Amino acid sequence: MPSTIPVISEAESLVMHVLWRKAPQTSEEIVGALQTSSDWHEKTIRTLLNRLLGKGAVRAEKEGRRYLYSPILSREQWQSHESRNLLDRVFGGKVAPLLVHFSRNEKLTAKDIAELRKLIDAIDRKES
Amino acid sequence: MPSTIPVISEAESLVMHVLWRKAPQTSEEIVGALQTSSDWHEKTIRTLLNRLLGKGAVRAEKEGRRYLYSPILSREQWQSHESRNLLDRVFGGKVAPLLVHFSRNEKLTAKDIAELRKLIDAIDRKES
DNA sequence: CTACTGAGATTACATCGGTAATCCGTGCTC
DNA sequence: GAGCACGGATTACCGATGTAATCTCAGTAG
Repeated sequence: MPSTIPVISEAESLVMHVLWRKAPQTSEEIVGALQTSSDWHEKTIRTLLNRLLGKGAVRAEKEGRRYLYSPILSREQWQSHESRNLLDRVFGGKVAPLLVHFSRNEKLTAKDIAELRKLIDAIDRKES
Repeated sequence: MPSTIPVISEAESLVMHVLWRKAPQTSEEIVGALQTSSDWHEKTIRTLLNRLLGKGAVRAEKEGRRYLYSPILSREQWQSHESRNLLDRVFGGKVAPLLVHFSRNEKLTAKDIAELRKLIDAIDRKES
């Protein structure tokens, strides 16, 4: 857990996704994964990986003459951070308008709704 | 309603907020409002206003020798846009994880919860 | 008429992010 | 041993963004 959450750019986040799915990985694997899902040049991917290292979002351990890369920043931390950010920037920090927005504008599946209802009940019970 | 939603930077969004609260306004009013809530230089604020004009996010009508500025992009459009963005970038486009995240990690007031419950019921009824 | 002022237009400049290309060092290939 | 290949490090370049300063021109004050 990094004490300060580093800022991850959008391109960088795609690299993180690869590492969140599986870690550690060599740069070669990472490059491979991203080349099938994007049209980035190998050099580009290495640059992103390096920037992530610099930011402390990933860690590299020497394995022989190569490095093995692993995420330091977890996906959950990142999601939390980004969500907080949206909440503050766009909804003035208030949760309700955001939830209302999503409920209104995004089609929720029955499953989503059930899930949500369960959550609310849980919170509700805990709170009283 | 602009057909293409312009990208609003964070600094620019603060200018938009001033206009969303009240419009139209002269640049002087806008500058005044932002100088009390930020430490931006007047020049900075005018630059931002100009960039917003260039992006088509605000409109300026001549009033005598001055302009009166109004938003073209609505707050709701912008919120929608930014939310969609977060959803896609961070939660893989799926609403449920996002809602779960917010429900878990953000303290919801009783009012929030009530509001949410109402919404869910409404959606639920509509859907069946 | 003349100089000054204030709003808007233009220009500036550093940093970040997207997207690479180049450089460097060390094993592998003959 | 001489050169090549490959991973990693360094450097590059452009547009966007944050943050202004300068330029211009039309009124206003004398």
